[in-house]
Amino acid sequence: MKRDHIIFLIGRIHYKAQRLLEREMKARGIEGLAPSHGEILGSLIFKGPLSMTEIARIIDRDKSTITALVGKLIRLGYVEKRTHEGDRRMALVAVTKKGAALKPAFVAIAMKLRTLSYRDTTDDERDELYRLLSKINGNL
Amino acid sequence: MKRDHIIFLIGRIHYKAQRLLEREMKARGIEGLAPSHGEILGSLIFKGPLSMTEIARIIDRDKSTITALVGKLIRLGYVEKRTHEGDRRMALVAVTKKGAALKPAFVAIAMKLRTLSYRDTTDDERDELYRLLSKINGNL
DNA sequence: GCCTTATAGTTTGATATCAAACTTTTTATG
DNA sequence: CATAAAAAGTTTGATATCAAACTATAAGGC
Repeated sequence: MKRDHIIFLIGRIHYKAQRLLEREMKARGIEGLAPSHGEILGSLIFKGPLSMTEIARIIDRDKSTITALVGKLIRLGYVEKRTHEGDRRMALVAVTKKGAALKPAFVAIAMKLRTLSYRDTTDDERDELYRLLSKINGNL
Repeated sequence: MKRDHIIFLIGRIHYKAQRLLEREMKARGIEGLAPSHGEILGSLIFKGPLSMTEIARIIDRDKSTITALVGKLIRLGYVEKRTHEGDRRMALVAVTKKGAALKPAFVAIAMKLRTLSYRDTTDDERDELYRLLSKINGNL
């Protein structure tokens, strides 16, 4: 079989998913944001306030990148940043009301991506795919 | 937005694979190149001369991005660009001797990535993973 | 043969991203 | 304690990337 190109396949899927996320956000009036901003907003909406380092770990970017991304989200009014009480090195980032209001849109977009990508697959196949991808992820 | 969605997993795998490629290229003296440059070089080495548009399609980037990437590869002496005879709009990009000399390194890196990511998986699992990912890719 | 449309590629401007150097605060160690 | 090491963020500089506007060539319709 042609299993040589799995990483290549993964690259293409990743790229397409990112494009879809951008389109869907735009279609819901969440304009001017890259998928990375969406990942941050989604993390904050569903997990609550996070430090810069935690965000960096979750979305897998350099912390200096997070500085820039969160800066933009602050300028747009979606999130706010406060100094952590107890450890003044840390900054805690949390969604504002405007940011929290995006939750339904994020749920809808996640659902759409999920439905679309999983079209014509059985539950067993989904489980197996997830299991195998987890293994690959652990191997790297 | 469930963070254990496969698209999220795929994003992480993609990211890790890119990092690994960068490290491995660097370790073999192919310095100052991003994975995208590696993708272009690999395509040219294994498929032969390609036009800018073909490269853009293969590595899934905007054509203006290809202009910049190929420009760097030219500056570094790995590839050269000629006007296509017959259709003077097109440019044909081909590896130089210096570029062709990278073939063994690319083969080794591809092998390493493959071996590492597929560790502890059976042939059947690999086939199944490839089949499922192809389906997802088609769905998007 | 023209003129319109399509195609190949580049240029320009903006943004995401990383890495390295740096600042500030906290923790560890002798 | 005092000082060194670690950790959290930011700044700076470089590069990859995209989108839109542009140039140049080719193809098609009348």
